[in-house]
Amino acid sequence: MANMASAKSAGMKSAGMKSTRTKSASPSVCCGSVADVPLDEASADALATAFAALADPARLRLLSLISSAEGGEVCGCDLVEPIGRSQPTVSHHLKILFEAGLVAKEKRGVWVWYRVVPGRFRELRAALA
Amino acid sequence: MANMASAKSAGMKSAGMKSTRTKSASPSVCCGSVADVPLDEASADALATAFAALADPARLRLLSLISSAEGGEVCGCDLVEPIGRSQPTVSHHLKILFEAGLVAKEKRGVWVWYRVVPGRFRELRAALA
DNA sequence: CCAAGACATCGACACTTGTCAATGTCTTGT
DNA sequence: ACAAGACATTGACAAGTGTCGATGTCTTGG
Repeated sequence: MANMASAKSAGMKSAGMKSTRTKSASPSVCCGSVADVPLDEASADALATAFAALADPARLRLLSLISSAEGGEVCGCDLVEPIGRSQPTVSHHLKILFEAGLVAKEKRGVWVWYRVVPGRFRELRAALA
Repeated sequence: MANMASAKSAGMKSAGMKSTRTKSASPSVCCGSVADVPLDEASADALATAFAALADPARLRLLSLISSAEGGEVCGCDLVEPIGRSQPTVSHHLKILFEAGLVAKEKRGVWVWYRVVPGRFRELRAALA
């Protein structure tokens, strides 16, 4: 019976003392990598939320449009047409990207200008180490 | 007038001839980064599907468990209890991870052993460039 | 051949998500 | 003050997703 398996699952439990204090990650993820052992539920939730923001074609294309814009920023008014969705839908997606910390926005007059947040992408890349 | 904006959205249209032939990416993503201009729909869909596989806490914890296992692989039988979900649910998640190319599996007798696919993670990290 | 155990599949259900039309809130030029 | 335009919010709906219990399919040891 090949079961170091059962044996293993029985004995391994003490390693649970993570430094849960990892910067407290206020709104979004911040730390915690897939390589962590074990990834605690809280970190997993935060990471999952972040990746969920990337799990939509429309949002990926928005990110692509924003990051490739000259000057590194784009007026929201220029994002609706290329995406091919309604204005409320684009607004919705931009909100999700913003709340995930993937983009920053700044209101200038009537317009809102968006730009990507490189540090956030670095974090997520690090989580895929 | 702050409107290079409207001007821009008006004039840019001819760029529509995508090279839809971008390697065809058979089962999963392969190419295409958020930094691509523009990210075509097909690449966006593929990338979104890949990130969707990462957009669940249970799956992230599975990846964490698998990648941190000694020898780099784990028997599926040891993944059910630590995740705290039913066996069918864990099986379901492993299937999604497998189909996303994030893990490989090998049947040995009654058991199935899982290991992560580093190259796949590299691809996704590259997409977040 | 049979019983046991590891996985997979199925059916069902609650919950989430992407989308749009309609409508609301600001800001600006007239 | 007003009309126009850029965004945001709301309400509704179809489609997708995570979860489980029940059941099916293999493989192995007896």
